[in-house]
Amino acid sequence: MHFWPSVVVATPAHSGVGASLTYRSELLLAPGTLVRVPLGAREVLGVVWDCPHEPPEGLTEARTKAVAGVLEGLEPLNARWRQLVKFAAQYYQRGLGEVALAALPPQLRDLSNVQLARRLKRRPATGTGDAAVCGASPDGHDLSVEQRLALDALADAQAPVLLFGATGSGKTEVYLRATQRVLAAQGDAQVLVMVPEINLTPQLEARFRERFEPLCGAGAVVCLHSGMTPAQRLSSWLSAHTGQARIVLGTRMAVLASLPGLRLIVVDEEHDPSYKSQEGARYSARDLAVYRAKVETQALPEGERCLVVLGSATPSLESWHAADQGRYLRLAMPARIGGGALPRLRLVDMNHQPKGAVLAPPLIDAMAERIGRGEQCLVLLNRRGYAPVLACHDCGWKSQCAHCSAFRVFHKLDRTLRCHHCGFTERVPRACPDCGNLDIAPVGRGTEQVEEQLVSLLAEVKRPDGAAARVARMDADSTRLKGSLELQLATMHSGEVDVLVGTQMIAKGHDFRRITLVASINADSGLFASDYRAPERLFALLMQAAGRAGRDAAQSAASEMWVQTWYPQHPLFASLKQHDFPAFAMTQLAERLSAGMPPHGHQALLRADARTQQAAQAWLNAAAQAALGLPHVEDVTLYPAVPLTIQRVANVERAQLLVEAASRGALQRFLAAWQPVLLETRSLPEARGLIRFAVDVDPLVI
DNA sequence: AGCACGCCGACT
DNA sequence: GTCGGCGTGCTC
Repeated sequence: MHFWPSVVVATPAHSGVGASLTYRSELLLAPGTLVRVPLGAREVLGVVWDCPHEPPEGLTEARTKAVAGVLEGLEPLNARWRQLVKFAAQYYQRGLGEVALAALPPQLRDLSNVQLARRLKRRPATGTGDAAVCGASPDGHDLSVEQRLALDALADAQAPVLLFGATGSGKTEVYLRATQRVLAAQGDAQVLVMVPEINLTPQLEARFRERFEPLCGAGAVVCLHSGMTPAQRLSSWLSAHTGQARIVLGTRMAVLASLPGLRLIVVDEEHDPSYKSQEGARYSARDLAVYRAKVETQALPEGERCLVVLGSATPSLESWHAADQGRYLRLAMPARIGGGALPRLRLVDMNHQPKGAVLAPPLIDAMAERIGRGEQCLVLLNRRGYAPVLACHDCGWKSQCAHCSAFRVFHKLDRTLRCHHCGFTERVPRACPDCGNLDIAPVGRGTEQVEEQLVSLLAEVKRPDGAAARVARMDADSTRLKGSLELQLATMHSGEVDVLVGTQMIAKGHDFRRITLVASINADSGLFASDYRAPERLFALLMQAAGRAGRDAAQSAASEMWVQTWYPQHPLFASLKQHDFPAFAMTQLAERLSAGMPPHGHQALLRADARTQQAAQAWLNAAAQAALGLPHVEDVTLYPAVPLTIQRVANVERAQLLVEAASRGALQRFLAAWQPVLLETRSLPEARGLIRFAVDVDPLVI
């Protein structure tokens, strides 16, 4: 007697292997069981999807291999998890196995049953029913009126909740209380909390541990993100899967963790583009969170549900629109805790500043005054390095990357030219490589240069204790080494540093108490970018940055957000000045409506990487040609292939083709029909030179 | 994706 | 004469 389990393994959709492979087994294997199976010359991890008594048509015993082994002691992945994975694979046009296996910790693959047993023994068995109920349900003590109202509304919410809370309005406390209520109600309930960046997990982890470890015991809070070691990830994943972990904090990958008791999902800073994966299966963790909550709720008894909360001070227009339509429940918390005001917006018209000034004199004066009072300043600039380009004034040579269609950035500190796309790094040449002229100079500015300028401009400025003002820089370069981020944050918190210069990483989440002035010095790039989402991102960035200032209510009245711009009359700034996100969202949504752009229309991209730009475009256009006879093609618009903004990276030419549809369903139906055709197109003569292709559904950048 | 098999250049 | 380059092709 044999069974014929169909198993999903980590083969990408374009590999030509169907959704699952059929093996033989002596045992009936429950769907969701983790198995080791032979695949070609190796043995891989797989997930049982189905286990029929009869082999599928056309498969004989000779053409199948036997399952090599079962990962013992692990509960099968449940039906809700499998449905989530299936949906994600379908919606984002990827292989089932690729999505399923990407959701599992890589170390699970090369763990023997003995090793696995040892790992599992260190934690209590699942389903014993003795999981601690985490304290009593919280009362509304110590909460603001808005927080209490939001929590009450959460308790009854039947739809996804959009928590529209100003920076400093106490969203985190709402998450904590909502978590506490869910955990208190059920001994096996679990909560998933997502943040956009790894950097933001430590401080959130600290708050959750402080609150819940006394109630639920050590090991109740675990993290799940790509910055962890393989062993840590395995440990966290097992904790989540066995139910021992009650709270999982993580980045977008955490949305696919196995959480058998899931009752609440929080997506903090839900507007953040980091939630959209940019390689592999390009899923949106925010959208999957909404879907996951729905699936979990459907499996629960009548009257119970898994709640999803999307929190932001500047929600994505997609979520805002969903709330406008009543699909999401919008809860607003406009006031800052302690009654503090949001900082006043100060626009600096760069047309009226000295020619060539990087930092306007009034801004420098304002910063000096703050430093003199013992307050801190934050200066935001979205460019790492000293200058984005190095150029020869004589012959026009520029620091072009040899492998990419981009300039290498001049890093003065280590005297290198670095390509931020492929990593190609060289020492700065002494003279122009083309004409030998010694007069090569930086063009434009980055964080290193602004730091340097601030040091000299503030050289005479004294702090209240008589010491000289201190400037520091924080960006991906200064925080590369392990622990240096924490170190830099600590010097900022202790007040050692008076002015912090950095990229957008300093605008996100960090709770600096003594900052009273925030300045953005090159905001204009977001005003006129060809990317239609640029204004949305700029508004979010500036609001978020402004939120860093005046978190101490006593100082908030005097706190300011300075923006240097050549276009002070731009309507975006009018909304920003009023801190009026709803007004901004309304105008943006109206513009999107008239252009049929998301969220009013739906998009997908077909991307191609090839040896030459011509090959990439030729294949894309052939793919569009091949789509013409397909069903549902009349419901979509296919645009001609175009090169990406940065068309060559690491000697690979990139092009893409936009697909638009009026509805999500129409787009999905067409893409499903197109997928097999795309695979066939690979063998066409037009596919010569094609390296790989991928479909990006709901792309963020087009 | 891996990992094989397969056919052409510089090394022991 | 072999080691190895990475171009096609398959994985139940």
